Amino acid sequence: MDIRHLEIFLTLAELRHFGRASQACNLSPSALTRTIQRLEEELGQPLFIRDNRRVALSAVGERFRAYARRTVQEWHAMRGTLQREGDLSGTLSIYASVTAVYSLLPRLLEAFRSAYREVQLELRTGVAEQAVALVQSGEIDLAVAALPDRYRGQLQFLPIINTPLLFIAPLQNDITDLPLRDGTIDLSRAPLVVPQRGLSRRRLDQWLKERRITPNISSEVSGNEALIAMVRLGCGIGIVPELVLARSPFREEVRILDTAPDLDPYVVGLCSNKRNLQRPVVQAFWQLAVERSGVKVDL
Amino acid sequence: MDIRHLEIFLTLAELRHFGRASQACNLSPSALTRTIQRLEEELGQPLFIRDNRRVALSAVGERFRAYARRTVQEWHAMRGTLQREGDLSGTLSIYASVTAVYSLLPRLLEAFRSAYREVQLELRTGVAEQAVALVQSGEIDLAVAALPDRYRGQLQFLPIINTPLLFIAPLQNDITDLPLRDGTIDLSRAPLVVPQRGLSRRRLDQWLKERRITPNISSEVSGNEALIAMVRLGCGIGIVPELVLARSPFREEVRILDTAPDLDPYVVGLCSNKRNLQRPVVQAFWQLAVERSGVKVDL
DNA sequence: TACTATATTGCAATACGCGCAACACGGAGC
DNA sequence: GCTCCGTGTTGCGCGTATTGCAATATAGTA
Repeated sequence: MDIRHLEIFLTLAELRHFGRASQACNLSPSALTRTIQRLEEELGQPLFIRDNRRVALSAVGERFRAYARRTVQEWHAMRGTLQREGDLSGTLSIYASVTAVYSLLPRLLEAFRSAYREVQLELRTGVAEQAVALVQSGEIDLAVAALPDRYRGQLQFLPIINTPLLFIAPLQNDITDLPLRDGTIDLSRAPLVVPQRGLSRRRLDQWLKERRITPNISSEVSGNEALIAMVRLGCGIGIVPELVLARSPFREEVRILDTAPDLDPYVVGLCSNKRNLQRPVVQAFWQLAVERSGVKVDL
Repeated sequence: MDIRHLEIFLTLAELRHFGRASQACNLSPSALTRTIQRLEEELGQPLFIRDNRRVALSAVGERFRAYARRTVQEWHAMRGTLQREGDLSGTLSIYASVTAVYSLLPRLLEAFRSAYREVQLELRTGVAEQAVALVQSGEIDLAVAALPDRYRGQLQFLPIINTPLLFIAPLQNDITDLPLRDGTIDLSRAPLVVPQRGLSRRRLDQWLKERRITPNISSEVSGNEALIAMVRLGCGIGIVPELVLARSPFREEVRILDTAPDLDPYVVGLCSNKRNLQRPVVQAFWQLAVERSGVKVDL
């Protein structure tokens, strides 16, 4: 029996709904079903009465719930005590883009640093695409990354800030007369500068696909900063998160298009894997980020 | 965190020795090391101070030990209560040789039956070699089987009875003049009836290998009962656990050799896999067997 | 009767824990 | 001082367990 199983059980006992509980636990419904089945097998008693429509705690389940609550609570209390006692120490490695280091992280890092003086921080910057892979491999503990539309499995995400995806164009006049269709730019004709991959690329691709538009891609770049540079040079219009544009030295040398399609905002957050999140140092940082979510960003 | 981990931790805290603790937990030393490492990682604090020579609990470890003891105890208490409450029910399948059914099992089955009336027992007999495979596949819950010299992984064994491995010979005169060497029968010359496989075969093979003896195998059989029959017919001398011989209708028609090599005794016990042992019905039977180990056998 | 909502199961992919064997490190014996 | 032994740890391949996805089963509902 695992504490995690108890937490899952408690969630289901609370929500009385496999679908919603599985979402709440970041699990697939099948995984949840099976976790409960295993628990019931281990106890030799059904914990829930479920008739495909309603799910209710059995008498045994009710008693087990009391036990589970107590046990989970004690476990967390114990962890807390031990940590405070020995005071957190160790190393915490964080990976982020340059933009993130300047905008999102400063406040968080300061707060963390002052709370846990003993922890040695290791901050790495690099391209955004790497982030998830590095977290997944366990090479680093935390990364600042864009939230994928769906995430499951090893990875855990914590949204921190929402920033809209902006369409930008060069200041020059030559492509100022952008072709319009239905009030927005006609992306089948306007020359586009797009990232090779990444979330904004996927958002764009999906938007285009839904409308069966074949885009006129003038160049593909890697990295938001590179994209801005290309747009500034007049290669075409591009998409970039507001946050990145705000920090760019070229921000005055491109213009934001208001006649552009609406893409879902870009959500930036903390990313870790479940394994590393077990580590108290990592968890401490995560917790801190949770408390400060909606954190003030330095633009 | 898993209850199992706590139990492992407690064992190590008790024994203060990775090697011995790993044996006690039926784990390899490396697995034990890693379990502890994971625990320490999860807590962010070292639990043991270990300097390659001594292993001692750290201050944190000491506190954690108290917590672990309490938690493990509570878990087992909870399981017990829930089961008694709903009273054990379900099916328990047991696999055993015919011999075992007549000798080892009767007492155990009676005791179990009277304690847990609701449980439907399913008893299957068959050849000993099958036992382990069936348990491993989960097709049956428990088997009576010979303890392998080393067991690891999924399987769990509970020794119940020790019975010596006897060398037996036919009554007839023709091979009465067994060739001796160093006071024991010269197995390189005496005709042997051996099982095709199984523990006694491995014991014999190892004994021979250690002494670089090439045996004179006159026939290979499958099943102890078959072996006795073959020996009785005069095919050669054979090895058989005393327990089996005692129950054989031919027991008066073969003779036990005292001028035979000494093989380690044959240990018969209960066998299950860890997964099934989670099931309360199985565990109940197991527990009962533990309490009665050294059980009286009906010969 | 068809349709929707929801839990469960088959199956393939994955991750995780395990054992084995090699290694690291410190003490003991010569 | 060097080797050998005892003991804990690490690298690595393997097997099992757990997961997610898609298909299925089963009510309740229009």
